[in-house]
Amino acid sequence: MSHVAVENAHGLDQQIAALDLKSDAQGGGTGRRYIPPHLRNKEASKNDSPGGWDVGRSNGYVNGFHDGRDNYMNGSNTFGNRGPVRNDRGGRGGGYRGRGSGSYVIQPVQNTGFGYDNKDAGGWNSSKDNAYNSFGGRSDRNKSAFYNDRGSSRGRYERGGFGGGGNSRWVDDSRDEEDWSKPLTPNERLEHELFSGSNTGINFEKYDDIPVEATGHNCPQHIESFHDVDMGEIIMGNITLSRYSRPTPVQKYAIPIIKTKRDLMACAQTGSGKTAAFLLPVLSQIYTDGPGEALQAVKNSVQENGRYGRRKQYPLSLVLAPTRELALQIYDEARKFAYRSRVRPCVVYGGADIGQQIRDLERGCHLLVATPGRLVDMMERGKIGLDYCNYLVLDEADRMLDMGFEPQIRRIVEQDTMPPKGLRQTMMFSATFPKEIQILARDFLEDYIFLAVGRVGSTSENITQKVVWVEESDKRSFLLDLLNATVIPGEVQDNTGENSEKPGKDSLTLVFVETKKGADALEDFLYREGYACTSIHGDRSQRDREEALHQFRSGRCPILVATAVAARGLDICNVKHVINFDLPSDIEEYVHRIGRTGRVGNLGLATSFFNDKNGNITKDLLDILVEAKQEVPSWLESLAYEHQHKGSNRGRAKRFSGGFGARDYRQTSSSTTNGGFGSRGSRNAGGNRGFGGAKGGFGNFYSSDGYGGNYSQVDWWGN
DNA sequence: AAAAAAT
Repeated sequence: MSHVAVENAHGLDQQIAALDLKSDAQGGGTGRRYIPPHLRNKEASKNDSPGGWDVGRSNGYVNGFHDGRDNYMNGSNTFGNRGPVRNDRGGRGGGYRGRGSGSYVIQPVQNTGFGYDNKDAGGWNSSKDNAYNSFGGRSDRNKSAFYNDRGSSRGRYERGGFGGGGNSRWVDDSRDEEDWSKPLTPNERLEHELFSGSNTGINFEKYDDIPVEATGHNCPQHIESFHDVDMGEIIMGNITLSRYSRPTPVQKYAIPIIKTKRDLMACAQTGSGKTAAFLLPVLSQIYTDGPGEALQAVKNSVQENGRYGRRKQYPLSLVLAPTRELALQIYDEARKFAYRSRVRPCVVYGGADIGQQIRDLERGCHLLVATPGRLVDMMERGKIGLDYCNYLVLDEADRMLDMGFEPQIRRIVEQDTMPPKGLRQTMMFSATFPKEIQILARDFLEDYIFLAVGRVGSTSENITQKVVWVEESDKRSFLLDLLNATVIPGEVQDNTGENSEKPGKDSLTLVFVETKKGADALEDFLYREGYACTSIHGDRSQRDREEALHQFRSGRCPILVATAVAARGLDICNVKHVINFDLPSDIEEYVHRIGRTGRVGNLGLATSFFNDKNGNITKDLLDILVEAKQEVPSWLESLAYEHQHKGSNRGRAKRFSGGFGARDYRQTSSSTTNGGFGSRGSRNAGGNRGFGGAKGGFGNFYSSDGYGGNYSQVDWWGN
């Protein structure tokens, strides 16, 4: 790197000069001026006047997305005046459904006016660089303060030659300026935007019953309160603003593990509070340690490539997620916990305009949430360097492997510039722990702690599970009956809207179907029947997917017809009823689906339509019902018995009839570096279904790998 | 006989 600068010293000099010029111009003729930290927010608010770029961007964000759907939609002819709100009809196959024009844009406002953004707005940045030159010892002091973890000054580049008057005021204050652990000035508007939403924190007494087991050597003690571990001023403030009162089980264990810089393999479902379980300690650590070498790397990138040239960002932390919506959801959480910090979270995923995402990255990116494909794309375009990424999180790891992301994940983690395991800290989350995940854990994790959190969804007695026999041809009319008649146990039916029979906005119903075509067809049907409904599946445009989700969340469309895309990870509160219009063929999928209800300690109802097409799930479904102490229809019991003794020899039989693969399991576990699940393995080997007895027990952690060895080679469809 | 994910 540095030799580039030397060779190109002249050009660089010019670029720096150009930078200064530009800054002066932007400063409105005020010249180079240092703005002390405590005044910067005011400075930013001044710029907030209508027409200022800051407000412009914010509005772009608000109106085009998240919170501003109201404005956007009211201004749109597509919606509004005709009864139930819905997306298009008509334009089937036309791709884009619903809205008229404009590309879909993500424009976060996080940290506007701070940190890297100041570079664009303030115009004092280059004099700061000069200060580095003028006060030689300065950079070394910085180094000791921030470069503590990965000590070497690898990749840093020393500039010399074009010094120039430093600014002693800047130097005096710069300690504050660079101290990432101190909260920045509050921003009321942003605070409201981030925290006014519903409380997604799960703080419910019932969750105390969920068993957690941590294994691995030197496992730190779990905490009982957020105050038991020092996460710093910023994090504690944001925990309060988020109205989190006490940690969930997975948080109690994961937070101290991550804070003590250990690698982690956690088996936990979404809905257990696991996003915060890794975001809180990771962000807290970043606030403590500061940007380290990444800061200089980004500066170098700017200088080497010019003010308007390529600017590569070096995130300190990366979170990979399987679906776009989940990535977005994690990003939204990250923005909360990054409030008043210098950390700027970004999100990249497919289906959205990449140019916008690149521009957003260029405003600074310290924590990146991504789906694998788009991230690889960004890396190949030179927009993202993982050289300084000291925290890696793989969320829903089993799901990512199911979706065939393994090559991309290995490309990101192993075949690029990311620090190797041991140097970086790696956290993997997965609902199950099949062999593929064990191998990934062995490859990506160093001396890790294994955390098993009891299932929150299915075995929670919060959810009443019903299975009803419905022939294919009767499904639609049965669904209508259900929608009209459903009374959630323990809940007062909220009757809003003109038709009092239909569920109100606080009572959301999620209807799962197996195919995308089926989702469209059912949505059409419900619409014709007069229901406010929408749908989400992989053939809809990204914008439509997010809009459908928003309409559902907000209660504008209290019925959402969905495929598997919505089964996992999505945290939608107020889902009172999950209906499996089509049962999935995989029990894990079932568990995930019904886990969309009964969240945050609420009561939930899950109704599944069962007929002779669902033979493959009979046995597993029965087990789940028994485990969760649910009523089991007698016909299901006898069917399960029949199915077990049918001795069919189809693909599934191959996959599932081999008995519990204790041998496979032990083999893999013993070859895994300190997996720490030895005892679990043997318990499973002996007891087949694992920890059956415990309330909310560990049930099926190993079920999907436990049978036979063909797990990922041949799937149920023979692909 | 499928869904999801970069284009």
